[in-house]
Amino acid sequence: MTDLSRSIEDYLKTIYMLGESGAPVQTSELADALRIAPASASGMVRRLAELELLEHVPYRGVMLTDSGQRAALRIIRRHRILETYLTTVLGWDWDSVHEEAERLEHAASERLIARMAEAVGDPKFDPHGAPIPTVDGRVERQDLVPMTAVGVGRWGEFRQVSDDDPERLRYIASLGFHVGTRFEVLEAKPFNGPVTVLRQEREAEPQVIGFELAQALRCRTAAEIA
Amino acid sequence: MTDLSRSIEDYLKTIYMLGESGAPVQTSELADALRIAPASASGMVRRLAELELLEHVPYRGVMLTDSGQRAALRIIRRHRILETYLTTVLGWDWDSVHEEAERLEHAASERLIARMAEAVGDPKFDPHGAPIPTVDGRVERQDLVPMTAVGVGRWGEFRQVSDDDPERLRYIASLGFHVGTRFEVLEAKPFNGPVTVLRQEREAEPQVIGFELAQALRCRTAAEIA
DNA sequence: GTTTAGGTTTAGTTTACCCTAAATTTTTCT
DNA sequence: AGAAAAATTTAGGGTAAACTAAACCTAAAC
Repeated sequence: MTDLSRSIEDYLKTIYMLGESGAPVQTSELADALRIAPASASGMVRRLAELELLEHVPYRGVMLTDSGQRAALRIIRRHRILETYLTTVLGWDWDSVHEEAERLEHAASERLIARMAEAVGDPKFDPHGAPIPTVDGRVERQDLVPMTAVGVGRWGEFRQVSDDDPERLRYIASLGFHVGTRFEVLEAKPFNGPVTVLRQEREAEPQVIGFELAQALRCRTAAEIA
Repeated sequence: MTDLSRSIEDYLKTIYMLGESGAPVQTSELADALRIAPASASGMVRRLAELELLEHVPYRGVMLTDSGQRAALRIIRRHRILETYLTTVLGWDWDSVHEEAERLEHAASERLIARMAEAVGDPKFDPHGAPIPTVDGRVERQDLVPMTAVGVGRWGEFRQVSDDDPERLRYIASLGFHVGTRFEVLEAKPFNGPVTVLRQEREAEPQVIGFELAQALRCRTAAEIA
């Protein structure tokens, strides 16, 4: 198992994350996510298929092979351990760790990651609530729904949000929301309107959250919590 | 000041270290140190000269410009801060940190390095005794001599050794030598023979150190210590 | 069932960085 | 000084990974 280039690692990681829903990943999705031209993605896909890291059905999409998935999960584990370490040990905010982890994930040795994981107590989730794959590639599955799907009058617990938009993360934190924050949905305006929620905290005031943002906030519902 | 590639960073760092004695650095030295063919070094030197990171006198050698030197010192600072952090905070041995730092030095952000430096208390020296350049590129100068030059009957203090040979580092540690260890030179065999030293520690026994190794151990002499 | 729009692939370039082999310059030796 | 040896550079080539432009599929629309 020879070392993979930084580019290849990025492709595999991205393909894994785009394909989590189970559907094959299209070239254009991949190109979008990696911010490269579709033709470039096409070329790399051919290489990755030759390396048997993925299977490619031309004009349809790609799916990772077992070995491709293992590689992808290794990178994702690194990324999330790094994020956790940076926040827990070095005191960084959750909005700034992604960028650093993006670069370090390719440079850090297996050993450093192991040592950092140990230092933060082998957590199951990163600072944004994303599950950290184990060394042998197991990923905790969670049943989460967008905040918009919790339902008026019900309550939920904010569990996860994507790590890649610092501004959004800062805004979420400024609302007093952190992984684990519980809330009740007071109102949801129709036609993809904003959601009004009340955090389950003393002296919390109702807050209005736009539909798009609310959709990005992945939550456990009351039923799941019970 | 646009970002430099990993290769360029390695060239600059290496040129700086080879040129510390003040002499221009020859293409072949550079090629040797970087483990590439001389022709490759020649080509890169042309590029670096175009970028005004160094000055090149064909068939003679190169010297870093101010901007090249600044860049080199930035990398060296990163490397040494990383080494210090890995030993101090993560408990790594001094023989294994070099390799990790070699890769991380190119990936770590200015900010991460600053934070790590802070975490280890802004030290002036790395675990091998090498001075850590400051953020603004100042380097502590030390007057050190090889252990072979301390002189029989005199004593000295082991202060620095190159960081890049894990086996040698492990052996030095196994002799009970660490940065700061004081010793007396009991004997030095002629014709580059071994040196016999006695560590200034209770119950220390005389130790015989081969000439080549003794030459790699950079020390302060008694005069300097006083 | 064509046509057309959109997504995908192929073809041909470019840049970075390495290589070997050949040519050239410098240094050393007689 | 002239020849041999050593170091350096130039020439030409390879691979990785990006690009643009053109060709090619697929699917939806008329």
